[in-house]
Amino acid sequence: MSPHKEHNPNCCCRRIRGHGRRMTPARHAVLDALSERGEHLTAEEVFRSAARRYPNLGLATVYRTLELLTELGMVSRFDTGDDKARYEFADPTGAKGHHHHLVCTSCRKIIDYKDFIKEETELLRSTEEGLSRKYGFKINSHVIQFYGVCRECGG
Amino acid sequence: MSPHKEHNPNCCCRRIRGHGRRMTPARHAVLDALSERGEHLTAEEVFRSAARRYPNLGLATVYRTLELLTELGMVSRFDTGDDKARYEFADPTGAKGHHHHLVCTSCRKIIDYKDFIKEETELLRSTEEGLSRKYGFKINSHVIQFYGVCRECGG
DNA sequence: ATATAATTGAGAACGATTCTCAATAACTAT
DNA sequence: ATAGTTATTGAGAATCGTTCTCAATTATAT
Repeated sequence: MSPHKEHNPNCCCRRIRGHGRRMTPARHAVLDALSERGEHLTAEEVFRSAARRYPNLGLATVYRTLELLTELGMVSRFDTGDDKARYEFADPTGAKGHHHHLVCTSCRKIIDYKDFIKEETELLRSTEEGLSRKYGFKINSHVIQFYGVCRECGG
Repeated sequence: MSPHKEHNPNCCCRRIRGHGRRMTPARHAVLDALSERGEHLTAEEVFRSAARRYPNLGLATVYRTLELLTELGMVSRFDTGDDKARYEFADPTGAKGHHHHLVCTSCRKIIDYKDFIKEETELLRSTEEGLSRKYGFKINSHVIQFYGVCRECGG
């Protein structure tokens, strides 16, 4: 009944409550949907999935919940060029791990790229550090996306 | 009268015509605006700037032109999380050079980051190559963005 | 100069997202 | 447990960036 537990056992609720917010069935349904359905989901997809469990759910609530989770750093939101925001759990240390995206500009397919090797990770880390120093920026997250044409589309 | 010349002398028009498209004052105005106003412009900003020179210009034409230029690879389009597409010349070899963006999630300021050193460039290149091989993806472009809080906003 | 097809401007239409508001329900202090 | 306070909700309207429609215009090849 709580498949999102696997993501951060009893952490989601706690983190939500910790900010003076309340835990509700609607939010639970959204968390479940995010957990079950995997990566790069649109709000609409989250809504359809979550509404199966909690039919009374409204689309606006899904948007509100996704916004809240994003603010709390539990979810990351990104664009892939098709004018729909995408959401997924932001769990760099979780089962899914930190990853980036390959976007096919032809069929819009998104492939998760998790093969960053040690040097790459290290480079990113030091780059972020350098940017931080040079521009006085406190960097919280980054987005790396590759655009191209996938095998099936003739890449 | 043709400030965008500096970007790729007599290249823009040629490239547009080369695809069976026509060179028009409206498109010229958009090219000029992109050239004058610099990086990460919204369609609205391009419109306002271009309309100063060519008052008859319509917003839809700006969108159409930006779409065309993007298709031709002359302009790159990207998002920074505020639900407005941004456009700028895509001239990795030009004066401005290839760069990435630092986005302040507080004041929405965008800082261009052009300090990729040789190793970084090399790493990106080999990463793209590896992705290409592994997934059969033909990679055409990539987006790297860092999100955080700028100095002025308390970074 | 002419013909042909691309391009245009204006406004309507679209779609993702946000807002409004009265009703509901989670949490807190009792 | 209970009641009170206040966040949250669902539904639909509203917003706003972007795209579409269409008749009029105009760049280009001949």
